Amino acid sequence: MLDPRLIRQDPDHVAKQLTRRGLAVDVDALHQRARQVQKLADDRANLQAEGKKVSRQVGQRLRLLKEESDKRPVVHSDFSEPPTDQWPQVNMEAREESAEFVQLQKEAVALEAKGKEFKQQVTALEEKEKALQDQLRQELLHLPNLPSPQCPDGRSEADNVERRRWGDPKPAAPSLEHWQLGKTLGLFESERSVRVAQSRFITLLGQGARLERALIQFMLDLHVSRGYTEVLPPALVNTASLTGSGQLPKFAEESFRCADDDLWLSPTAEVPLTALHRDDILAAADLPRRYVAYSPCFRREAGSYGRDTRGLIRLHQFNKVELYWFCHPDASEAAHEQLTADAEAVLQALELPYRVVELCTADLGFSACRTYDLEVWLAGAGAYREISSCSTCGDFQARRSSIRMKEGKRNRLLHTLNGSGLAVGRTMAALLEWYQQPDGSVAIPQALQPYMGCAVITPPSSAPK
RNA sequence: GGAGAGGUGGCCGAGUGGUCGAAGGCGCAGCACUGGAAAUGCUGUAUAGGGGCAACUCUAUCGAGGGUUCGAAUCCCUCCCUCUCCGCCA
Repeated sequence: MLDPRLIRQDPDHVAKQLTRRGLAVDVDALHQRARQVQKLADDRANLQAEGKKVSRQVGQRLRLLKEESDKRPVVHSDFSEPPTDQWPQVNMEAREESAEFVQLQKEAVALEAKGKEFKQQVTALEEKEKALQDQLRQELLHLPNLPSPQCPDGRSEADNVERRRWGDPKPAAPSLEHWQLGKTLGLFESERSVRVAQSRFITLLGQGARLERALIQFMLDLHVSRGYTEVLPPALVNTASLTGSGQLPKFAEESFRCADDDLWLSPTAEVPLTALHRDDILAAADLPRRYVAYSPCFRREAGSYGRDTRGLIRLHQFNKVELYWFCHPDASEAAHEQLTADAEAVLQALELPYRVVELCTADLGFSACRTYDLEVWLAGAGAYREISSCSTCGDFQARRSSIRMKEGKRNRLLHTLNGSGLAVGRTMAALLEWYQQPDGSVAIPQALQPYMGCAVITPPSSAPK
């Protein structure tokens, strides 16, 4: 979420930055509304201060009345009703005993009436304020993050900028695609998975299932050895968590929702990891906090009909190992480079060629202010394909989720960063295509062999029984 | 799922209608004492928003949301969560 104060104080900057993203937003209306909300809040607070004084005066009068009545002896019984049923502690029988008593009584009644007036005025203002405040908040929740100054300008993904390459991309010798290899090697079941669930779901079998598990464990071990704390988060998350990381309210149609509960299938571990520290105030000495989480991810992939229908590239459910940083605002730029390097380390260890592409303003995700995509070389398809997206979100998610750090006496929103390290299914696809051999088998890169328990995957027919 | 108990500041824990944002303790920070430390004493120690150069000040917040009242941590309603017992279950 953008800072309401920024919108109040520098609407031109906000408008300019949103324009870089290719968005036409009526920032002026937002600006007006934000100022109006503030004005209402100020007026209301002043009125409340007055009302509070009156209430205290009522209390004071009642206390005096009680003291006065306690002093007086009861001279006669008078069963007339007290002015309000709030006064039972006052001995009404004594009220005719003194002029001060009568005077105090009058004052108390008058003050009560005055307080009632304040209350009505405050209530009226509060209603207006709340309505406007809610409206403003909803509008802000729909606005994406502002791009970083370093983020290259662009009008479409064609304007993304390649930053560097690693390895030597070359077509595979037999240039089968991973889904063909998967079929001949018996690694997964596409057609039968439709029976089980739907299209875009996959069932891994035998060596395929083993390879997926090996990759997950390999990635986790690698990142833990580089200083990350391993997390296994819930796969279901609530609405507040999805709102906190930016998936809601705008992208509801992208997630699977549970009908009977306030729960959704998490589209990425970024969601539960952000939510892990929602409303927390972390000690500066604890930063950066770096987490690595394996989680299954669920996405509806709405609007992608017909694209990537075969194999492991685009599924409703896939596995991902996610990297996540909570860090000091001044350190987030360096953190972004480090996080990206950590994701790259997986591809380097597996010796898979890739390139790093920086997304332009038009292609930036909702919560991000700057993003590097890692694109792995798919040797069978002969193309680079996104396998990781490493983003810095500035304080955007921290503000939505209220995650702060202590800086001296003050609290300050911290910065969050996330990146895949890596998408496991796509890693398997790249690996199968890159390491396929003329005899139909697939070699296992050295780093993975201890996890896989073998050096090569062979077709079932030629495998020893 | 059924029955009961309970949610107060970093933690423990008082507080059942009137200067209560909240006693006391612990913890933490600063100062004093000390050769240094322990112990001790003093002072300070929530969050958000607004105003002020600042000292400071105003408003809101005692699980959340409503209600009663001039005034609610305290009374009423709804919801959420935690704990104990029973049932079920991996």
